[in-house]
Amino acid sequence: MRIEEELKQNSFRDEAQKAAVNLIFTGNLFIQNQQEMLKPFGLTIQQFNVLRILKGQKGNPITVLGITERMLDKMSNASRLVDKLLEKKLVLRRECSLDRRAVDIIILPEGLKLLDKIEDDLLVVATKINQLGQENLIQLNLLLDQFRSSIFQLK
Amino acid sequence: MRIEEELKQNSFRDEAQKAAVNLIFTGNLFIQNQQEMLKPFGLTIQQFNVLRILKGQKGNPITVLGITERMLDKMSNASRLVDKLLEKKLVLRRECSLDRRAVDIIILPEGLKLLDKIEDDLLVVATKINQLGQENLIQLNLLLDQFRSSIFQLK
DNA sequence: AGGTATTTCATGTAATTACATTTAATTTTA
DNA sequence: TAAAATTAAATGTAATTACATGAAATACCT
Repeated sequence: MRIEEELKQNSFRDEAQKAAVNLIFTGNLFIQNQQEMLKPFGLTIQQFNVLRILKGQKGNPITVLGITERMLDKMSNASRLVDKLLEKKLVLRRECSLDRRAVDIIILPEGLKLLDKIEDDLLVVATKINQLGQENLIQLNLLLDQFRSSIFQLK
Repeated sequence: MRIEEELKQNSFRDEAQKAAVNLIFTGNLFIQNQQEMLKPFGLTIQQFNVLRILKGQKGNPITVLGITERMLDKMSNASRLVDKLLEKKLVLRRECSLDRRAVDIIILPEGLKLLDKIEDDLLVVATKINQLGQENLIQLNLLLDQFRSSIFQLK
């Protein structure tokens, strides 16, 4: 279904405005979808992403700032997200030895186990997306990268 | 900057996962940007979108449900968003004559005036996005549409 | 070294969102 | 037509987010 039908809007000023609306709408829809998928596991999408970042560290600790730099939504509060993961006993928090302002976070085996359990559902989604075809996905990634640089160029 | 550099993540499992992450990240960044742009006008992006929907009605009333169907984020509460716009005296709310359960919302001249004031800033953004080129934008819209249908196909 | 600025994380708060429930009106069904 | 089901909007609430501020440690500067 084209974006015009999805939003019952039969015209956009130009292709740029349509792309902007389409980007936000499609992103929101996908986030909604992910959130739904994660609900049975008791994780929000933000918590899930933090867990994935920690897993990506392959056992090495990472500071709260390091997590923030890697998060998809820079606005959300990594400190409090880590709190939630601590409550669930999925991660460990300890003072950084090199810089006592910083705090090292490490994923616990329970956290890795939970990610593993989610992996199956994640693969289903990935399979669906892959139906777009490698070529198209590469193109989409390229266009999204270009979209960002067009928006955030100076001037 | 490619998504790998933006998120300091040097590899993704596959192009599909990268696209999913890229979509959410780019969408969030753009929302952030829009929010920043709207702040001086005292509107959130949600309120702004409702105003645009109302303007799109060209003087005809639209119900709260109609607004919801056209919103980019279906999760947010149109009823309360309209409340906020009422407080700012940008819209009018009145009982729908055809169905007394429903409520008609109409944009006021003040609302249209505010949208006009925002228009300039909006054009700047549109111009930047248009630098991607017509071809690329059409392609991006197509890919986003396809992304949605790939995700939400049954099974 | 001592003072200032900056960095890192935590926290207070007001607003917003997600989700469930309620109320009133309309539609469907028996 | 009366009862049941559904629909539209509003509202209660707990959790989350946005934003500002605070506290502690480190870096910078003269």
